[in-house]
Amino acid sequence: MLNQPSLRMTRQRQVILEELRKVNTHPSADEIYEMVRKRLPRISLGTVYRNLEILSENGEIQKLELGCSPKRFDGVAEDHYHIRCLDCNRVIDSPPGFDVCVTHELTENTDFKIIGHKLEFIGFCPTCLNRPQTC
Amino acid sequence: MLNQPSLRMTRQRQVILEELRKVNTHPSADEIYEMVRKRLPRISLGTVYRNLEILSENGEIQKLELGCSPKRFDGVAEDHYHIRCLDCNRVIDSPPGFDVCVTHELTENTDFKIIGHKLEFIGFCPTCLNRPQTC
DNA sequence: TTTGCTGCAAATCCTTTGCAGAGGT
DNA sequence: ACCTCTGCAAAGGATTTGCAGCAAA
Repeated sequence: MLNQPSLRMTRQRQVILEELRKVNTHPSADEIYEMVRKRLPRISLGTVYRNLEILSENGEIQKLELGCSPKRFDGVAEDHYHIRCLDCNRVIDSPPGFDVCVTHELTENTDFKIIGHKLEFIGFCPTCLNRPQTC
Repeated sequence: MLNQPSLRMTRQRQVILEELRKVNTHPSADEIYEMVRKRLPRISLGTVYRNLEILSENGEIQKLELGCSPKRFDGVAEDHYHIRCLDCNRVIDSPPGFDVCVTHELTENTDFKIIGHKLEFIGFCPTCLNRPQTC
């Protein structure tokens, strides 16, 4: 879509990528900032945002389009589905071995050119399920 | 989930609901504010946000959990899918008559209690498809 | 009359951006 | 050397909230 500018693998970009790929918690930009700061104490939050944007534009990582804020990031670039807890917002990868068949035949019934879909499962995580109700 | 407080159908709440149900454009809070303001010139944006929240909590409308900001609202409370244009962010209801089968067998492979899913198709709307490229 | 609701404005949260200097290639 | 990238800080967009008065029930 865009002309690719020549990118540089700076220390900051490298560490952000490494730290994000260490975890499977789908952290927010701010959480990634805290993780990276342990190795690069002088990095700024703006730099983290800028690099997450660039890395996801280049397909190294994913910016998750979930219905919650702040946005979350995934070090696994390959498309896969997620399950989000409605209570604590924890996000996990959906396990393999279940069927999702979303037909794209849809294209014939609309003027839109469909290029994909976003699917997110919602529910409650074990922790929130077992916690006694607060009210 | 919560104890339901006794709600009042104020003029503001009524008009917000009416205006939202007139359209199928899935407007944002700010767009709804502009629509409602023609009938209630002194209404505030805060009131619009508060009422949209209350109405969606009570199942009168839907707050759409799409991967775009600002959030959009739907006067149709029944669950249905949407198609969003990646370019202009226009959102339309997905037409009936196509197959989506998302099995919830998923529950057996995870500790989460799955209660539903969010599915959004993405693509390009006719207007954006036909517009000459800007670059 | 009760108490949920409103308008207003300030605050908050998340994210982006302008700038001058640093650092990859 | 070139030019992208950085830290800093300020700006920006979207949404929430405190408060004193208003108005449904």
